Amino acid sequence: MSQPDGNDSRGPADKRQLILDTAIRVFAEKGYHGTRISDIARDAEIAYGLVYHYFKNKEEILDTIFLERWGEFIEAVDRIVADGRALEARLLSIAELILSASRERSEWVKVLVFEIQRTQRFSDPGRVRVVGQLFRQIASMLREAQEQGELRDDLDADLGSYIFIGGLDIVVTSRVLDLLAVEGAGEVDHDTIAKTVVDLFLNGMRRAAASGPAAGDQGP
Amino acid sequence: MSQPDGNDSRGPADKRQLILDTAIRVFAEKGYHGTRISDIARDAEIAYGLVYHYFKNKEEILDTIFLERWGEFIEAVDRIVADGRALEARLLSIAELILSASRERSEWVKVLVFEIQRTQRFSDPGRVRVVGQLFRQIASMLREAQEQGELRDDLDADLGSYIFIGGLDIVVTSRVLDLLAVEGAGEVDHDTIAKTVVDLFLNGMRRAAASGPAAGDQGP
Amino acid sequence: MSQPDGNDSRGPADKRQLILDTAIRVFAEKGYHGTRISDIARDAEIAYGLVYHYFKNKEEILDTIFLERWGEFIEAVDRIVADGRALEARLLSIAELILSASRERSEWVKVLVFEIQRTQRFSDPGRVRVVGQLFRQIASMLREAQEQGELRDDLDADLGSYIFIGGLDIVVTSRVLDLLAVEGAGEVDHDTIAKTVVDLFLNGMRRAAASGPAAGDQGP
Amino acid sequence: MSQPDGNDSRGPADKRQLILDTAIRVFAEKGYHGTRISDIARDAEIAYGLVYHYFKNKEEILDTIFLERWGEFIEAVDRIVADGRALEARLLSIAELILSASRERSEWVKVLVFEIQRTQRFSDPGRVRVVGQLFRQIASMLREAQEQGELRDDLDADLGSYIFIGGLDIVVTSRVLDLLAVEGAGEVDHDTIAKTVVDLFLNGMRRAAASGPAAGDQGP
DNA sequence: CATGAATGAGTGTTCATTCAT
DNA sequence: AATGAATGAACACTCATTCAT
Repeated sequence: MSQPDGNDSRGPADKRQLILDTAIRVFAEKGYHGTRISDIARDAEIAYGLVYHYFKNKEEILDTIFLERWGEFIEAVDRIVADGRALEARLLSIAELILSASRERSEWVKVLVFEIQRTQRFSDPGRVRVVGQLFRQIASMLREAQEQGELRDDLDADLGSYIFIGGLDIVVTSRVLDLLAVEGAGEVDHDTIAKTVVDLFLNGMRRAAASGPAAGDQGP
Repeated sequence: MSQPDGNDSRGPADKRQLILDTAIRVFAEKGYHGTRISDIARDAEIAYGLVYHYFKNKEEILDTIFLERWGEFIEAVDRIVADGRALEARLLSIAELILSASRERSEWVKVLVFEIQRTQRFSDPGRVRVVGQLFRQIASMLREAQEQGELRDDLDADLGSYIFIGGLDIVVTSRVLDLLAVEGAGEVDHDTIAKTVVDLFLNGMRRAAASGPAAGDQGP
Repeated sequence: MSQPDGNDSRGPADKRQLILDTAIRVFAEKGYHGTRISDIARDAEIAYGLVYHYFKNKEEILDTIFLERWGEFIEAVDRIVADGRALEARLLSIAELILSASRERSEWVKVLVFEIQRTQRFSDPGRVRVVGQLFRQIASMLREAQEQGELRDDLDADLGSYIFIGGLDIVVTSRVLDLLAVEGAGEVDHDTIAKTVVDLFLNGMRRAAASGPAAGDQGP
Repeated sequence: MSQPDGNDSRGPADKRQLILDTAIRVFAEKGYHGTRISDIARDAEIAYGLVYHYFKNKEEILDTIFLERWGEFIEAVDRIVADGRALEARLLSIAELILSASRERSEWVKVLVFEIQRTQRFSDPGRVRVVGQLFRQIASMLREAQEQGELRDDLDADLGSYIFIGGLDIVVTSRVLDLLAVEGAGEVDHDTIAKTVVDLFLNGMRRAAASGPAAGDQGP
């Protein structure tokens, strides 16, 4: 009753947050459809009906998780995009942000990756637009770099943003699915992955013909 | 027997296939959880119970779709990997295969993208392994190219395969989500996308420094 | 709370008991397999789903009826066995208990006789053991009487307990089946039956001959 | 195809009997409600639909089993009742018949004991009457013995028949339920059981008082 | 006779949501 | 704000029965 960080004894308004946190955990574990409201209530150690005091229905819980967490994420990306550093540094930061999110806050990433969009897939254009925001941020960053001659301008910036995010995304997904760990070398740490993705994105995989020591200084 | 493509009047053993085809369509439209067995039966114009004559339960329908369709897909990739052409040509073919599948057989790709793996997420290692097969094919192709000096060998081939597929995958997903169409230029045809992905993958996006006419001849 | 025996207006926790009472009635009437959960709900005038609030499934309702009612019964027999009276008096009491149960609480006896054990017949050794308890009670009472010279000790006490209970059991069953009423004399009251069973059990059916070498000529 | 006693290659009309025999086995194993027509068809190695050539429906299979087997049984009892031997010998024969049926043809006895009557319990007076036939046979035999002064006439013959059959019946049931085997002495052979039941029925369990060394010479 | 595909009504169970307290 | 009993629509799955061949 007095423990400051128990699930009990929170301030009255914290219950909402408690439900949200619990829901993320349970959704990550059982999936949205596999989660019953009672699961959330039991895990949060609150009464069944209380969930409905704070949320209209199950869907709204998912919506809220999505909006709040994705919003924080987009803001973080925004800060990176606008921080004035070189393109490569910013791409690297974004890659690291995405990958570290997948590790440190893996639970809501799972929920994001697996549950969001599926529920009412095409029915909520608002949600689709919010997701697209990430791509637009990257794309505009790329376009800017193209205009300054920093990047090839024969490749479409929008597509570029998709491919960049896509490369990261599948790494995240694979980790979630435990696909990546199959490699001989065991775990690959995510700093290395971030560097590789950005490197590959910027310098390509083809052996730099005659001159290109593009990634040479990075060594094996 | 007379109307070759009507749902009616098929040969007796075609019913199983009819159910499968219908299920793909309905799953694509409503999602796995949103689909009732009765939806499939009604759409296929067969009796409810017949579905259970051919499949143990709803899950088995999804499994079958996955196994059969993904199997065909993997075989097609296998043929490309082994066709003896240059790496770039093969990557291009694979990219085109993936992208065209997403257009021409978009329904089952939707089912693949949205429903598979997510249903019993981590519970079926067999399914995970089958999916991993695609990555292993690409990775071994890349590794071979690295050994022959065709590709940089300072980048991990496994990660490379993930990034390549990831770039394509998100494009596919985006199309399914109607995200890509948001661009000003409307639709981007998938040949261009395939070329861009492979180009970016092989040559990178960074403007070839001093000399780098890497993608120069491709110019707009 | 005001109408003490109406189905309505009970205290909140009585709902469980209400379901149980209703289930006994409906099972007795239609049999376990013939009873739908909706029948119970309708008869109890409660919502369908409430049944599942109190019981895991249909089978658990039957189990609960069995355990609770049979338990009460066994306790009553225990009290008689231990009450210190003469053997004959105790047997008579047990017979009367069994017979009166079949009349006054005929519904759950029907359920016991017809449904229990048969549902998952040999699968629940626990249930079998509980039923066996009745036989063991009687048998130990008989054995004790044999040791004290009150009963013949050339007859097996276990078998004796079976035969005693069996004689009563079939009378009960027959009444349930309305077999017994077929006699010319109409109904035989159960006091008479109890006396007859005990008499026959203790003294046999053979005319007590002059000196009673009744079974003497039967030799080994 | 040519094996004379395989399930295959029977004369065409034997199929009916094959279905019946199989049904007894499967009903005994899974119970009437737990048995699907397909179980019978698979076990009998015949086509699903063929069952419906020979029997109107599932119920009719059970009815047929009951009528045919019970009929044979009643005839056997009839022959014993009328064979002119002493009462005790006839009772012993009947007891042995019942007990050996429960051992040698235990499957249909199980079906009889557990399934018959339950299905449409009180709805078929015909079936009830056929079962009552056994009791009436015994009762008339007892009544005759009473009239000839062989048996006490202060006990009701009808009740006597119930008690006699009941004693045997519960032994049979107990064996089916594996209750009886719990005794220390392991299995009790059914000849002994038959003798004990008849002995108890005729002479009672009470130690023959003063004079009656009724069973005294029978010693342990 | 024989086959087994086809039918569809029936029902146990789940669970999101409401509501009285 | 908090509780958890109460509600009932929804749906997967079963299986006896029919029927075309």
